[in-house]
Amino acid sequence: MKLVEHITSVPLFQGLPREHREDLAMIVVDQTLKKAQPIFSEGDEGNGFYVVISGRVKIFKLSLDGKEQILHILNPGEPFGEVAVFAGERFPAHAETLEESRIFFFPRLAFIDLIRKNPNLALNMLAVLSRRLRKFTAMVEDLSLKEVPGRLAAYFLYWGDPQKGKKEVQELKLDISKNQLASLLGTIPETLSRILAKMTKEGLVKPTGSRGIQILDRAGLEELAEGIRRLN
Amino acid sequence: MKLVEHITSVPLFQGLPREHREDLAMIVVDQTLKKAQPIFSEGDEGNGFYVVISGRVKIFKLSLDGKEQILHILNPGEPFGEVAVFAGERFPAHAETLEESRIFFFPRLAFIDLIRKNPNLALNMLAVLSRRLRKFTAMVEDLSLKEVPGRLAAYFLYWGDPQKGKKEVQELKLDISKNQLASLLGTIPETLSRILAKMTKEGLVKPTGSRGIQILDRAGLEELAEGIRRLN
DNA sequence: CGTGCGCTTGACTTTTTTCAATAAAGGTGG
DNA sequence: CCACCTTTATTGAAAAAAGTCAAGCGCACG
Repeated sequence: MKLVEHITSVPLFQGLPREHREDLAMIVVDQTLKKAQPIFSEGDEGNGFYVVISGRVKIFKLSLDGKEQILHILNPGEPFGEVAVFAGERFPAHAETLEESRIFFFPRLAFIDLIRKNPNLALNMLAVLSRRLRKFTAMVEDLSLKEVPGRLAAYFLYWGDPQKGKKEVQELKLDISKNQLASLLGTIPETLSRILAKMTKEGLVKPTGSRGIQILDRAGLEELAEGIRRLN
Repeated sequence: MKLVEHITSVPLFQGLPREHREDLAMIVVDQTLKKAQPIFSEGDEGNGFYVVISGRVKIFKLSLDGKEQILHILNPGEPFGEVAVFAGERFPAHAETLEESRIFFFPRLAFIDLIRKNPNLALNMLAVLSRRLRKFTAMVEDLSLKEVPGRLAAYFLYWGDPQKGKKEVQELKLDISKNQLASLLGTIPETLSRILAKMTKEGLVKPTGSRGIQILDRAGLEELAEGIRRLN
């Protein structure tokens, strides 16, 4: 598969004329990283931004005593590190691969040039940032308004298929370790483990296999997420 | 003062040619609201975005039992509600004036049109969103990695003048009520009150007048914000 | 001059974290 | 394929942090 084709498949670049996609292909830096490799660190100068082509990447903050808070987990097609490009500052967090991953890097200046030439690219980028902002809004809300069981319930509901009939038992596969999930929810593995045990005891969910979770009582989870119900 | 002049003074619109600023003046809706008036509610359709011209506006989330988490407090010159414009969705939070305020509203379609014509406007907007994202990053970090004393210390340090010599006693005026500050820090007034009392007892700060705070020990606050020190 | 709101304080409860020990799972090299 | 070792997950008991409930103060504003 050629560079241009990969670029074409990135949502951020949807609707760009061929010519501009080829421009992008000219400036891109293609790199493949093993599992758990750092991509950049908080405070590094942001001379460009990245797009995940394959694999997975986590963006996270580190506290002084080494506790980490995961801000995002990025899947193929998603860009990261753009904030530094437009705010003209340094990266506000760390980035690291979760598994072997292929990453495209786009240098700042060349990219800004391209934006000037192509308003659609600008609008796409604005949409990406807006959606991310929206996700953060929800995250801040969760962190400060809900306790951990509510956040976990919200997480399950978010990843579960909302299509599936209310009643159906539904299975979902966590694509991250429980440690990472804890960090994503702003808590620690022990707390997560306890709460998951409680949810199981109350028949809301059922762990299956190594990373599987069956959602047994969607309505119950919704009550938890909204703070109506509480765990015993 | 004419509309165009107000528009010119908004950082988001810096560097726009006169012609485009006049276009903006053509589409703007100018409104003045009393204190504590709602501007929009979570879930409303986002048919445009706003800029604060004078006064102050808070953006906040509400939990079911009425507890509020303030996401931002916006001062004159700052835009809000843009996320809905570009993500093409509904407003993710509530907006309300904190005091009598003058607000400009820019309708979505006309604005998007203008962006297409003017890459600088797009880049400005990208910078605004990026900075906001960065602020949220810090907020999420604070909420999940620091306990309340750390967040409060960080707040004081942020608003205090970093120029002022390390040693100098420095006074700062809170421009929001303590209730609101609590909400901004993701906690409740009682907790804030207790922590402020502890900080005072330990000689880190000293309350003066109704909303004044003297910073007595900047280094001490920094240790708190970084989680090195703790309150007794 | 009273009512109400913002703020503070105390006693108590709940939630979460910490520390420590153990169990289970996963990957690696023999 | 198995033994071994590291990482990941679970559980208990105790401590700490934050939240709830309730009472009371003081100041602003009608």
